[in-house]
Amino acid sequence: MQGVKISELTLRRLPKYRQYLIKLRKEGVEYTSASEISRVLDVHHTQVRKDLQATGVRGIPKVGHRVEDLIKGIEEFLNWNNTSDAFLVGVGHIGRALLNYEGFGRVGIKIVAAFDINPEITGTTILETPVFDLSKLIDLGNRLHTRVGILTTSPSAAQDVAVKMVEAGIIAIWNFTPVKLELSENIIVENVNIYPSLAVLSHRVAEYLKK
Amino acid sequence: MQGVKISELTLRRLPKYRQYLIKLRKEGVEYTSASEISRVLDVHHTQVRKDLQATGVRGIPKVGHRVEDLIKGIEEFLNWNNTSDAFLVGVGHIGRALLNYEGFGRVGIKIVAAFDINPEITGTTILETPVFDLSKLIDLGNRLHTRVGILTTSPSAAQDVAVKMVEAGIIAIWNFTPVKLELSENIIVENVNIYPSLAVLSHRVAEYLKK
DNA sequence: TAGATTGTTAATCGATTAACAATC
DNA sequence: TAGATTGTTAATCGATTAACAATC
Repeated sequence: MQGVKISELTLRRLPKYRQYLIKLRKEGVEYTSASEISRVLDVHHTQVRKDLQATGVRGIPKVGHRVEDLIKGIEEFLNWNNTSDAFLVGVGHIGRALLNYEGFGRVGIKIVAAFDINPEITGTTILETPVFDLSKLIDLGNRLHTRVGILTTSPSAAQDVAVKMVEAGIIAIWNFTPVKLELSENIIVENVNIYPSLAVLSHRVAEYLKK
Repeated sequence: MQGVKISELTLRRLPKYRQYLIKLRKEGVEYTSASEISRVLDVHHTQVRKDLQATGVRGIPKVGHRVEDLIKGIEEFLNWNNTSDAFLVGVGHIGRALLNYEGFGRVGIKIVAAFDINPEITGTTILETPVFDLSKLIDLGNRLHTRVGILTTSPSAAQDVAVKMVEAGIIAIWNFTPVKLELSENIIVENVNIYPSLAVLSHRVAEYLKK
């Protein structure tokens, strides 16, 4: 893996393998093979091998991979075994959905504080996470050295809040708003958007209806 | 466009162009060019041209494209100008977030009914959308000829509900659960998942911290 | 041993980018 | 006219798939 650039497409496929492997583990299966993963998930077997190799795991010819090692290998590669503290800004419906999601611990994310401007929400707690007024963001960020920001505000507030996040010391923003953030080059921005997926769905439905 | 296969990557980029064009329209801009879109959105200008051509719109050399025509062209191509009635099953946090989203009308989706099994929720209305008991799904689907299903249940219920959706006459499922649905080949399934995006984010953060 | 698997190298395929002619 | 743009064809690049040697 040293020096070899990991393609984003490979990174995006890894969680899918992990999910299937976790299902196998739950069923008590100890070993599996790239060929089997390939069959079940409809991914070409050579691609499964290449993707897994990117994470640095090694299999045993004729035997396959230990499920446990494979899960660990993927999680270590994605750094999901280390917890990153995160701030969430914007306690609307999406923000609330994320705050109530209990699975983040297993993927290396811990939301340590949420922020909003609505006085009816600030001061409350959502599933152990305290909600502060937005004005506390910069101070708290600098004190806690939080590096990840989850942006779930309204589109109109997104850019301003993103700038504040950066001032608070955040280096990576998981952006759930449809806004293209304009920030310094070295800030990591990862956008989550439902429209690309809807475009594919709509187009396929339209084709289906045409026939 | 006839006979030319549209790549999924092109489909997924179209909403991005549309969003920028809508911003231009709001600002009163009448004309734009592939070159300008390219600059602003950081997409290669040839790629913008190819993507737009896939939708069938034609520009005017030296002038560019009428913003209004471009928006219309993209929306017609994606069939977002026609409304598809949709059912939503699973009124948890994500389901609620989607039910409260007011922008679906503009992208061809109308959620006409929601379903859940929790008696505290069934019988209520969320932003005009009535919530029924899940047992009503098949009957209502057959009466209303609803074709799109939005799946926002718990993972454990996902497969069963998906099967019920198909029995109710649904041909396309927008799947917000992490479950790989096993359905007949001709059912359109489009998965929305935050993990691929988180994998990219985590990996980049890990690389950043290493330096 | 034969079969099943890994892992690597080569070939193919498709998407992106470059080059350029056409034009209002 | 010169410049800016569209739209097309060719070249490049990168991702996927095929072929195959190595091995427990």
